[in-house]
Amino acid sequence: MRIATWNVNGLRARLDFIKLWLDARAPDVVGMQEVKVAEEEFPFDEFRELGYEVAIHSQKGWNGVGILSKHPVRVVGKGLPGQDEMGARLITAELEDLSFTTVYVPNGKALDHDDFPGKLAWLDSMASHWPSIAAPDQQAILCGDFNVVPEPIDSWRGEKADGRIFHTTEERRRMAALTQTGLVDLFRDRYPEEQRFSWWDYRGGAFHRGQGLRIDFVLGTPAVAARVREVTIDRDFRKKQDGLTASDHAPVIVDLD
DNA sequence: ATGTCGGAATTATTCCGA
Repeated sequence: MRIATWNVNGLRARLDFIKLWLDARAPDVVGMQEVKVAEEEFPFDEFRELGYEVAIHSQKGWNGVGILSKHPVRVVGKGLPGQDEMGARLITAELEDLSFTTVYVPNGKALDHDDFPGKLAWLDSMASHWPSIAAPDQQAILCGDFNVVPEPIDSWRGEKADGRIFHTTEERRRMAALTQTGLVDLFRDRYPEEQRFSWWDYRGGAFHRGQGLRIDFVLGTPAVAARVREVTIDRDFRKKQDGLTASDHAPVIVDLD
């Protein structure tokens, strides 16, 4: 079973690019973030024609998450308690025996911006709500764009970025709280020493300069971690394809036995 | 190089968010 997470940065603008990627990688399940499209304008048929069921929690213009699945999906949750004003950022579905949640964590904008404490509160809500989404002994996945760099190795600036937004102790402590509920960062578990990024700023030639961050994760319960065959950050699809512009995030792919 | 994108508001340009 091939699972992926991908911040597509605008599903309508990315549609042809996404189709190229689906054709090339043939994932079974994809968690998408920043679809940026109202639910009534979502191109469901484009994906159904490719054999994917679609589940979304979205809104006009900004944010929005969705799940593509070749297996039947049952939506069991959208959003976090008390966090609706932060936008459409979480959806949970059940696929056969797997609980699959994808999230788009608030960016926070800047340390002195009102959105930063909102980001921390959202992460607190995520961690406290997670046990009601999935039990520790269950097959469950929590994937998405977390907008947090967990460790210095996950930033192109290394320790020099400590304390900047995405790299603060407050954000890192909350990511750690999430993994301490029993979730495993599947990439880091498989590759303890590798520096691999999942996001590069569009500006300043950051991609070609190697100036990236690893902020997109597939977290899994131990029952899922035991099934991992491979974890790949699909860097090729951060590049232009057939003249089509890429998202600023690369997909992260996990192959399970 | 504060250097690029996507989308909204509003009508080809400016603003916002990332």
